Amino acid sequence: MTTVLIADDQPMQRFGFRMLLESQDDMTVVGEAANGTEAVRQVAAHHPDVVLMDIRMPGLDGIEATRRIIAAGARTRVLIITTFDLDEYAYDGLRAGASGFLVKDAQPEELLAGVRAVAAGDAVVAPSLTRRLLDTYIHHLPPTPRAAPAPEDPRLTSLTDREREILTVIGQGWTNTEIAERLHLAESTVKTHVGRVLAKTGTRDRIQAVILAYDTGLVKPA
Amino acid sequence: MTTVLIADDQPMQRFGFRMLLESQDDMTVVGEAANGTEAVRQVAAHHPDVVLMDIRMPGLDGIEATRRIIAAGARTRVLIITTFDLDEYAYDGLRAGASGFLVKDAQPEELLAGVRAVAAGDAVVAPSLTRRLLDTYIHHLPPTPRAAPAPEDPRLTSLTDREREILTVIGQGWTNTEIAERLHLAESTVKTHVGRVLAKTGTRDRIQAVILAYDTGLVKPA
DNA sequence: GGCGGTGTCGTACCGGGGTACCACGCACGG
DNA sequence: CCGTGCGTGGTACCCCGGTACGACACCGCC
Repeated sequence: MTTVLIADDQPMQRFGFRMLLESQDDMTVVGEAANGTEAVRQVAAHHPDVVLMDIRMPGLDGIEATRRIIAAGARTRVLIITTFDLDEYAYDGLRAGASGFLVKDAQPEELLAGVRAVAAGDAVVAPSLTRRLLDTYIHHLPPTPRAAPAPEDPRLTSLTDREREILTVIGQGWTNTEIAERLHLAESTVKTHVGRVLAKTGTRDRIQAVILAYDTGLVKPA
Repeated sequence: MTTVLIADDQPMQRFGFRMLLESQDDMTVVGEAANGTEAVRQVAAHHPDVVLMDIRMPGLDGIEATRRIIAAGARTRVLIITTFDLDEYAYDGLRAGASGFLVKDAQPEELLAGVRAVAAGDAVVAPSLTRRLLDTYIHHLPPTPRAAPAPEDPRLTSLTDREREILTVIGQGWTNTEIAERLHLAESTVKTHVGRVLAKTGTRDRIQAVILAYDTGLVKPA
């Protein structure tokens, strides 16, 4: 039987978690806390297997509570649950010793799987954060023998010279009107070119085209 | 509709994956490959959204195939699936550019959720590996950007934390609607934030903001 | 207590961006 | 000589982005 403590400042949120967890016959909720201080106290009292920990709570927040729980050396695993998948405290939560990080809009099954995973000593991270985690850290690791200077990005090969020129100025932030003026074209012509560039590169709008221009090196940061 | 390519040297394994994926009405299998070379070729031919990539295959293995697919610059995401959750090649796979790493004994639902996550641009890592990943790396990593030891660009100093967050996602090409959804805000709120970011940074539209995000290093090229 | 900063949400308006569809001239190669 | 790709141009339409107003709640600080 996996024992769980719920730490969240919203009563309805706690209720929802409790209902979900209690519906499983291998889990039981041994306590609730509405702030970090209370969470730390409850962990010391009940030694749950897992704490569902919200980040934003009045007083002591979830991060600091996690840090104290881990520092206390308990066997308790902390699974951070937050509404904000871009919360920059996510890293801090994991560094504080949390075993996982999930967002509240996850499917109930995902949450349950997450609880079971951390209870078993594994760790879980929401896909949206995993992506950033990998992007941020993986590449700092030992040399990736990435060969080949790559002469031209394949996403650009289908473009004609004119279209590549258009993409370049799009990447420099020019509006259609500016492109028309500076390249001595009609605005309708510019629109035609831009439309074809977007179609060929598979980008949905000029914003994505700007990003593509930077990512492919067609335009370089100042 | 998410298009998937299956790369595995075991025919029965491919069959199982195909049955599972085809049972979903938002997925379709566009090809199969029994080795790395074939996988690279099939990706070039079909440009699938996702490749289910086994590591151990005769000839070109899954890691090297992943490296080549990513190096080719395709939009295709690679999701590595292996029997061995302790396979030390896992890191190499992620470093090679894979968007995820799952083990074959995962529940079918987990696999499907993983495919959908990577198709959406997110990333997934099996809980058993996530634990090792965090243990290995998180604790000795550079501080979060929020700590910002790096001298901040003066054009960004006037921004609040929230506004800087908004600028970051603008730089990643998100539309106002997407920002609202993923950050759980009303679109009107997003517009307010965006408007203030543009005013404070002196940029005329989000295009210029994207460029600023790249130029200041707030967003880095892929 | 009051006051400013921040974050949130709303309505209304307008212009530019993007698409769809079509058209014409030119250069090139089968 | 005619098809095809490319560059150029036009019209009509719709939607998103950006602005201009508001409004309210929370919080820290004077």
